[in-house]
This record gives sequence, C-alpha cells and structure tokens, in this order.
Amino acid sequence: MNLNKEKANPSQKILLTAFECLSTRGYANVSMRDIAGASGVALSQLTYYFKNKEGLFTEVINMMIHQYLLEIEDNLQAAADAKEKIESLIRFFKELIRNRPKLLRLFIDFTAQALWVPSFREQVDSLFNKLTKIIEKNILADMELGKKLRNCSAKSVAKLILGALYGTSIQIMLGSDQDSVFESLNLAESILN
Amino acid sequence: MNLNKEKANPSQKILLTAFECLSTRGYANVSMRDIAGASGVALSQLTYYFKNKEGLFTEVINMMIHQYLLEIEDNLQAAADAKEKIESLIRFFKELIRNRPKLLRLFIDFTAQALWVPSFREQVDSLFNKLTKIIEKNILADMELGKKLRNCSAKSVAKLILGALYGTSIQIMLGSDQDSVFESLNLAESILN
DNA sequence: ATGTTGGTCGGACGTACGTCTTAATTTTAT
DNA sequence: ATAAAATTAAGACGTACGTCCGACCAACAT
Repeated sequence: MNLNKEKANPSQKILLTAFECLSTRGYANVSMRDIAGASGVALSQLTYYFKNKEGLFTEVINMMIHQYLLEIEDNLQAAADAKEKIESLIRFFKELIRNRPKLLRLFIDFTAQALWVPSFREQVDSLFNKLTKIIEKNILADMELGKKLRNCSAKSVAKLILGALYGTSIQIMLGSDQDSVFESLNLAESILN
Repeated sequence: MNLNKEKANPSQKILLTAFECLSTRGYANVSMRDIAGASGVALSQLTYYFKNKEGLFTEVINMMIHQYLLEIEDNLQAAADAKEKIESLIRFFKELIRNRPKLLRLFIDFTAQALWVPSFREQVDSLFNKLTKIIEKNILADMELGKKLRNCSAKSVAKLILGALYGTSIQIMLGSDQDSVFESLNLAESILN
C-alpha cells in the first residue's frame, strides 16, 4: 500500500488498516477492536462507516477487486496477441504469489467465508464471472485453442483456466515445496499455446 | 454417513456429529457446545477426547482424508488404462460436487483455515502431496501426456491437474451457474486425453 | 467388599466478541 | 452567529466462547 494512510480520510484509513490485519491474520482471527486500535480510531467508528464486520470486509474486498481487476485488464489489453496475453495473465498470478501473497491470502480466506455468508458468496460469484469474462474476451477470442475446443463454450474454457490458476495458486500458498508448483504455472502457459 | 451413530463409541459419535455440523455451517460458525449438544454429550467430553476445537477438527479431517483417499486410489487402480483412470478421477470430483457437497465444503473451509493455523497447514500440505503422488503414479506414468510434456516434471503436471480440478470445484460450489463449470470438468478430461 | 481407574457430567471462569447507546465535538449551511 | 448535521469518542450490554475443575459413576481387579 503506497497510499498515505495518515492523510487519507478516516474511512480510507480504516479500510487500509483492515486490509493489513485481515490479510495477515485472517477474518476469523481479527476483531473489530484490533482494527480500530491499529487504525487509531474508536471502535464505534467502524460501525459508523461500515455498519458491521461483514460490511467492512465487503468493502475491503471491493477495494481490492476494483484495483486488481483493472490491473489485470490493463495488462491484458496492452499485450499484442493471444500468446502475449496468456503470458501476461500467468505473469500476473506469479507476481501475485511472489510479491503480494497477502492479497492472495485475503482472497482465499474470503472465498471460504463465502461458503457460509450469502453476501460474500454473491461477491465472489460476481468476481469469478468478471474474471471469466476477461479471460474469455481477451484470450479465447482469437486463438487456436478456442477453435480447437469449439465444441465447448468459451465460457467453460475460461472457467477451467481460471480454476487451474486459482487452484494452483492455493497449492503454492499452502505448500512447502513451491518450486514445482511454479513449474505448474509455466506448464499451464505452454499448454495454452 | 451410513455409519450407525448411536452404537458407535462416544468419540466416533462426536466425530460424526462434528463432521455434520462443520460441513453444514463452517468451522468459524460452529461452537464446541453446538457439537456437544448435537451429539448428546457433555461439553467436557469433547475436551476429554480431542483436547480442543483444533484437535477435534483435525480428527474430523483425518477421518475424511483416510476414507476418501482410499476411495480415490481404489477407483484409480480398478481402472484399466490411463484413459479410464482420468475418466474415473473426473467422475470422482463430479460425484463429490453433486452428491457430497458437504465434504467438499468442509475441505475448502479447512484449506482456508490452514492459511492461519500451522497444524492445519501441515495437514493440508500433506494431503495435497498425497493426491499429487496418486495422480502422478496412476495417470502420468504411462500416458502420452507424460511424454508430451516430459520436459516438465511429472509432479508439476500432477499439481496442475489437481489445481485445475480443485479450482474448478470451488467455482462450482460458489457459483450460481453450475452447468458451465461442469462442462469445464468435461473439458479437462478431453484435454488430458 | 474395597479401592482404583477411566469415563461422564454439569457448571463455573475469565475473556473476548459484535453491537448499541449516548454524549461530546467538529464541520457545514444559513 | 446560530442551528443543523456529520463525525468522533467512550463505554456498557448481553452473549458466546474455549477451557478447566471437581464431583459422580461404572467396571473391574484385588
């Protein structure tokens, strides 16, 4: 976070601190008091701005989704052809794992919470759909894989790609031997070409 | 669970009830008292047998891993050739999603907890490794995909397959439109052949 | 019969939680 | 300058939590 936490308005400050806490220790292990304390704000401020813990987490996730979805789409549209786009997508995931593991952890945690909290679930579903559409539009539109498998809908292909990237990333985050899974991502890239 | 909960010894009874509660409402949303009440046992019995909530969840997961790892391996070894084995593996995941979603939910939840609880993390890592080995040994040993990609280690291929199946399953569990993701699993099958 | 052991039970302990209320303070609009 | 609104602060409320303790009770060995 290179945003200046001090100068931001309080709700931004809370959001950024909340991201830090949640992505470091997990939704279940962070209390509203922790976040209030860490952002130097009264507990009731959190309620005032975000109603409750669920609302706060929702906004943290929204902030992240907004930021990184744009980033992905920019990267993809900057790439010239399908091959470069795939490379860019895989690079994004690698970079996520290596340099922004907190973000990935936050998202994995969020995904699991979504199993039990309806509003989270809608959010996750919407994100998955957006990602699928991005992959579909940018990568599958004009490549031979699309033709090769045109008996399947492009949506299914995109979902499989997304699933593979996500599932592989989870293994990396949780596994002890990270190298072989990074290899898996490279492999995914070469399969797609 | 077709095991007879009534006749089982108390620790088994607790385990089965715990599975039911945890897989229905999630680790964070189930209390020790809930489980004790549902299994008709005093709260302190849970502590007596499993020390604490973490220990109880660990044993629930162990029970499931033991049961379904055997099942997967049996299925795979019963299949004649690589093609059948792949079919069997995909069928297992489909069946998991369709008929035993509780188990899958439990596992996804567990995976997320593993981000923050070291003992869970070891358990997940070990499970992922076992699954990878199973895929590696049964599917990749003698098929042309193995040769086609022999510049990558078999382990990486197996991890990619596992990641794809797991990531796709998560999308199904959380998504509204399940059909297109089932299609993705079919697609995974045809890619592997 | 008696003592011992492993299992069972209800309940209490201290803590932490999310939420809510109420009041003080600052900002904004008139 | 004053009224209204928005923001901040502090604290209490009730609840739920995981853990722990001491009393029972059954079975069994002595």
